[in-house]
Amino acid sequence: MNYYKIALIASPLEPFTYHHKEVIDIGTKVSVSVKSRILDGVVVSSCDKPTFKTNEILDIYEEYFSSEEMQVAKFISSYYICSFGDAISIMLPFKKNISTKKVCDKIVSNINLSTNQQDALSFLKQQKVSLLFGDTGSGKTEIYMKFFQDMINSSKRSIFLMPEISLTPQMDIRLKNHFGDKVVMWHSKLTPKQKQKALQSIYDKTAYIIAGPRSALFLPIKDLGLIVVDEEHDDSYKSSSRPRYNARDIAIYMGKIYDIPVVLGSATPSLNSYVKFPHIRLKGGFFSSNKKFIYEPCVESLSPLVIESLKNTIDKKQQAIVFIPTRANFKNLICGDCGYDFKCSFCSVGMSVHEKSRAMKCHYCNFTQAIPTICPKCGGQTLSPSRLGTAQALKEINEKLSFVKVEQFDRDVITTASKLKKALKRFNDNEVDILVGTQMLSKGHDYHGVTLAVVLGLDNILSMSDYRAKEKALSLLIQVSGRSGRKEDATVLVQSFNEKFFSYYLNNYEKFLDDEKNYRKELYPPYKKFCRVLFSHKNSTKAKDEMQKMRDNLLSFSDVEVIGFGECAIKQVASKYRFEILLRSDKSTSLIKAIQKVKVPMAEVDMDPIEFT
DNA sequence: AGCACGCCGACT
DNA sequence: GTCGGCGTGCTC
Repeated sequence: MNYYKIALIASPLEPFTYHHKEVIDIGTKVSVSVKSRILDGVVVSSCDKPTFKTNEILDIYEEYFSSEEMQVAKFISSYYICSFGDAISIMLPFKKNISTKKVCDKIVSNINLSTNQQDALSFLKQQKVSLLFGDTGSGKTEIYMKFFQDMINSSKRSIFLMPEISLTPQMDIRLKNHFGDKVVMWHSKLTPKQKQKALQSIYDKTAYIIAGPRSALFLPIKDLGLIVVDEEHDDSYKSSSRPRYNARDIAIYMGKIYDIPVVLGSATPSLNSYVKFPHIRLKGGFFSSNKKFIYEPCVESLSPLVIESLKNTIDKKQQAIVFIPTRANFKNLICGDCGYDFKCSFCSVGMSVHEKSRAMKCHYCNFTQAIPTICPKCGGQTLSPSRLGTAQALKEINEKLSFVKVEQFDRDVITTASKLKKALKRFNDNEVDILVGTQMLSKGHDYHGVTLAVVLGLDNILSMSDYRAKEKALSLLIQVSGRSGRKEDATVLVQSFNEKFFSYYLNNYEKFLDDEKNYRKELYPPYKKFCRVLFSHKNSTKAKDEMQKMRDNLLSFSDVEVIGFGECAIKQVASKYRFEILLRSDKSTSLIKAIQKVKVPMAEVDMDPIEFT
């Protein structure tokens, strides 16, 4: 009889032992019974007959996780401190006995790179991990495409990672025009049928370029030759649920495992990547035109200056985008008489006012209630909303400039890929004059007629208690302003009390990164490693006790510093009370060792955290 | 006594 | 994570 340790897929438990009369390879997907339920698992190792009685492995699938996938899962489970079953759950297995279709590999190159682009490409090819630090419009995509092309010509597959919301129709068209059905777009909004089709082309090896958000990293791709991480600074590469991995960092690890190059690309690279990897700078660009920045020192609002600027732009038959980092009409509702703040009943956050659905919604747990007319505390009738959102801006622009066509561009409205496509088409066909949107506006979309970008609410980002606040605010402004002036000269109107900061670094992100190095040294990543440990429970005392117990045990590790502990900034989400410990160390291995020794079951580990709410 | 609910520990 | 065992407390 053969005995095996089986990790249960998506289970937080450590592997269990089962037996089977046949010899089974490591990595094979199997099914086993656990507490009278049948679950899927993966063979992680063979072992001796244990002292306890074991169950039989019920079924051996024709699916397996490759040795590389197993190695990556092992890395994820140790670095992000989760079970192997949780780590492997983000990957899709390979299938046995798939007949690979014979297709003509080679395609004729018609990508013509400029000398600068060629130099950049040969630089990228010389490095294991490299950073392509290229301004908006400097032609990063062509460089990637040429690299993909070269991979195809040596029969290698490439992964092209991008943030979820920059799966743009434009990128899709651009890749498909050149590479045809050698490109596969993979994302969460695919229908089951589309998913099946995409997977099939990966299995039978007709797919050469697999493009998608972080989940595209874990598809069963054979003959992998290159990974490109576009917009590498983007926070959406970090998963916000267990395992809390960062796809950019896993891509780099995979580069080592597969011994293939990894290219990180951005117009505003993270300080992390800028410090760690060799970079090549591509300045200016094909679209470069003069941009005038105007600062209005005020709290975000559709001020007379904003309205006037919008009007002038539309009068000239040009287009504008308005960026606001907030959805809904307003983020908060407060009683003008007693100061009562309308909070979610289940979370310690304000209820957002959504006038269109005549409701207040919690953006954390989706709790919805009617918009009140009187204060439940004092009966007062002067309820004053605050923090302007996209829906309200849309409404006010419509009221003040009745002749213009405005559309909202955020995830309340753009819910599907086809809605995104249609909205962009209407805008680029000049059926729409102004787009009002959130971060979604800044993601690589090509708006060719925009000559005015209005940027509101940046100070809210800049003033967040987050060591990356400056990096976030500045890169956002650069990304949004990069959406304007692709053909003609443009104006960027920024509402901020921090003109000095923004104008100083706006045209020199490198200078910002170099100055930021000094600010981060000795204190913050990438020079120090951070880890946040979360405790969440319906019973507040219980969560707090667990947190304190773990904190006490952590104090004995001299190479790990407890730099904060207590209630989370948002102390309650979905009826669960939240506590945290924030840890710092010179080395991630010190953090991992310490946490593994004293971890309690309730603790959720967030290595290299980027969210501090 | 009988049952509903919620807490807590086990799961190979 | 999810299931089931068991204790608490409410109801008939």
